Amino acid sequence: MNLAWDDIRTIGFLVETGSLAGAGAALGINYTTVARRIARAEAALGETLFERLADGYQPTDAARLIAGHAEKMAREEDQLLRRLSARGDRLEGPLTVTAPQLLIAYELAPVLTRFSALHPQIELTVKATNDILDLSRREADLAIRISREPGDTLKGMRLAEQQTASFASPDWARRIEADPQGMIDWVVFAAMPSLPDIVMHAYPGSRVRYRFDDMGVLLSAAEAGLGVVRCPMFLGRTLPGLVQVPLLPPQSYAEIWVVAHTDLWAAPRVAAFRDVLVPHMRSRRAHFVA
Amino acid sequence: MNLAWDDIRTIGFLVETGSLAGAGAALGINYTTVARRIARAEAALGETLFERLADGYQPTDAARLIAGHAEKMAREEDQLLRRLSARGDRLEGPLTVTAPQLLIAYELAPVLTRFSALHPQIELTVKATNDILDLSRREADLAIRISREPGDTLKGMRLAEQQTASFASPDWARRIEADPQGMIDWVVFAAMPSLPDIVMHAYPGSRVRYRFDDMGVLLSAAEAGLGVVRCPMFLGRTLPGLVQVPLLPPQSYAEIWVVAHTDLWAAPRVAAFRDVLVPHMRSRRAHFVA
DNA sequence: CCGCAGGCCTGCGAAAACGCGTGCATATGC
DNA sequence: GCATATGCACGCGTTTTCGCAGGCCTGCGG
Repeated sequence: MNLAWDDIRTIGFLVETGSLAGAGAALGINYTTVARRIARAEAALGETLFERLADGYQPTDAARLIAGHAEKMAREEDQLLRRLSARGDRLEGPLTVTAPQLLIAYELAPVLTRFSALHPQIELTVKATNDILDLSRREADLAIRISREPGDTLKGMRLAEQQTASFASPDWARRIEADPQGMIDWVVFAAMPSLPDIVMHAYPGSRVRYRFDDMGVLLSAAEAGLGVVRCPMFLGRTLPGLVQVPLLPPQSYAEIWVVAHTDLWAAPRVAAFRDVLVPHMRSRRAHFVA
Repeated sequence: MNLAWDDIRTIGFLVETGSLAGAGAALGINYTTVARRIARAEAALGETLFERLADGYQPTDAARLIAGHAEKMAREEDQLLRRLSARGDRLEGPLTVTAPQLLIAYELAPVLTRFSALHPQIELTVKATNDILDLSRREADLAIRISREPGDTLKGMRLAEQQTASFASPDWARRIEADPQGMIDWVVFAAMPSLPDIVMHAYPGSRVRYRFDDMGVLLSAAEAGLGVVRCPMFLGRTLPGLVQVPLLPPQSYAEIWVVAHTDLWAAPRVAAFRDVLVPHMRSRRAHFVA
C-alpha cells in the first residue's frame, strides 16, 4: 500500500474539477494520464476512489479524504515555492504582477515600461484582471488593488486615496451648463441599483439611460455621448473624451494598495518593482483626488 | 519552474540520508533514479540543489529549504495513510504490531496465535524490537511497550503493573540458601552502574561477575549458572532454568502498556487485536507481580 | 604500494508512462 | 428526430523513466 505523491496531487485535482478533462487541463497533462493515475492509485490502495458516472468521476469518501490532505500538501508546496522564489539576491527571473485593466491601461503603463527598462533580466508577466487573484497560491507575486484591505496573510502599502466624480462628453457638459434642470442621461454600472439621492434631489431630470457590466465599455459609452458617468477621478481626467460635470461632488472611493504575500514582500524582484511603482504613484497622488 | 511532488519527496530523502544510495534504498528505488530526479529538479528550478563532493551529495540552502517542506508534506501523508487505513469496517488487510522481543517470546505468543486464528483475513506483521518505533510515521499500527508513558499523540491503556526480583539457577539458589553471606556472583545489564545498595548491605559477598548488553543473553547466562540476575517477575518465573532467590525483594518496575496513534486506536483491526490482547493480559496480571 | 569499499557517472536495453486518435454513451438543443 | 457537445474507454505508437552493469575516483588499511 504505497501512494505516489504525484498521484495524491492528481486525486486532489480530480476531486476539485470533477472531470478527467478538467483535472488534466489543470495539471497540464492529457486526461488519459489522469485516468491511468487514478487507476494506479486505486490498485495501490485496493479501494475504489471514484464512481464512473455518465457525467464524470464522482469521488468516494476515500477520495475526498485524500483530496483534503492533498490540499494541505499543496499549501505546503505553495509556501515552499514562494520561499524559493524569494531567495536569491539577483534581479532576474520571472515576476508576475496583477492589477485592474483600467488602472494598467491609463495609469500604470509607464511604470511597466520603466521597470522593464531598468531590469531587462526580469521576465515580467502582467495579469490584467479585476479578479482578486490568490497570492497565496502564487497566481501572482504582487498585486495592485483597489480596495481598503490588503488581505489576510498579505503585506500591503497604500499608494493613493481616491475620489469619484461625474464626467461626460463636452457636448453633455455644455447642455448641463445651459439647462441644469433639464433631462440628463446617465450610464451606470450594472450592479448599481439607482442614482444617488443627492443627484436625484439636485438634478431631478436625471435618469438611468444605459447599464453596462464592464467599466471599460461604460466609459466608452460616456465618451460617445450616451450620458453622464460616475467614475474615479483619474479615469475621468485621463480619458480624452470626458470632462468633469458638477452633478456629483467628489466622493471618497476605495484606496489603491500594493500588496504581496509576506514571504515575497521583501524579495528583491518584488522590492524592485515597488521601487518604481511607489515613487510614480506618490508623484501622482493629486491626480486621484479633487 | 514546476516541481514534481515526487521530486520534492526525493530531495527530502537525499538531504536526510546524505547519499544517493541511502536515499534510493529508503525510497525503494535505484540510486541512479535518485540522481536523475535531482538533476531534473535542478533543471526545473534553475538552481543547484546539491554539491557533488567525494563523500556524497551535500545539500545547498535551497535543498535544505525544500527538505523542510518535504518533511511537513510527509507528515501530512502519514496522517492521510493512517486515516485511510482506519477507514473501512472489514476485518482484513495488513496490521503491524510491535513489542519487545522477550515479551513476545515469553508472554505474547499465545495472543498472536489466537488473533491469527480469529482473523485469518488480517495479514499480521510483528516487529519484535526494543526500539521505540514511530507510530506517527506508521512504522507500526499498535505497540506494546514497557514504559509508563503512552507517548505524545498516542492513545494508550495500561495492561499490567510489573515488579522485578532476583533469579538464579537452582544450583545458585541452593548455594545462597546454604551460605547467604558467602560470595555471590551477579550478571547485570551493561547499562547498570553497580548493584543496588540494599543488596550490598544485606549480602556483602555480592559482586558483579558479567555484564551483557542484551537482556536475552543476560538471562541465558543466568540460566547457565553464571550468576544471579535481576529481571521482571514474568521472565524469571517463565524461564525453566531460573528460580527466585531472596536477595532482592520485589521492586516496582515499568508498567506494560498498549498504545496506538489516536487516528488508529478505534480502527477495527486495531480494536480486534486489543480484544484478544487485553483479556489475556488481564487474566495474567498476577504473573507480573509478586 | 596495492587491494578494497563506498560513492558516483555513463550508456544501454527494458519497462512504464504518456499523448493522440477513434469510438461509444449520455445529455442538450434546434 | 437528428445534430452537437461533453465525458470517458480503449488501443497504438512514441517518449520518458527506470534498473542494471561497467568503469572512475577517493580514502583507508594491510
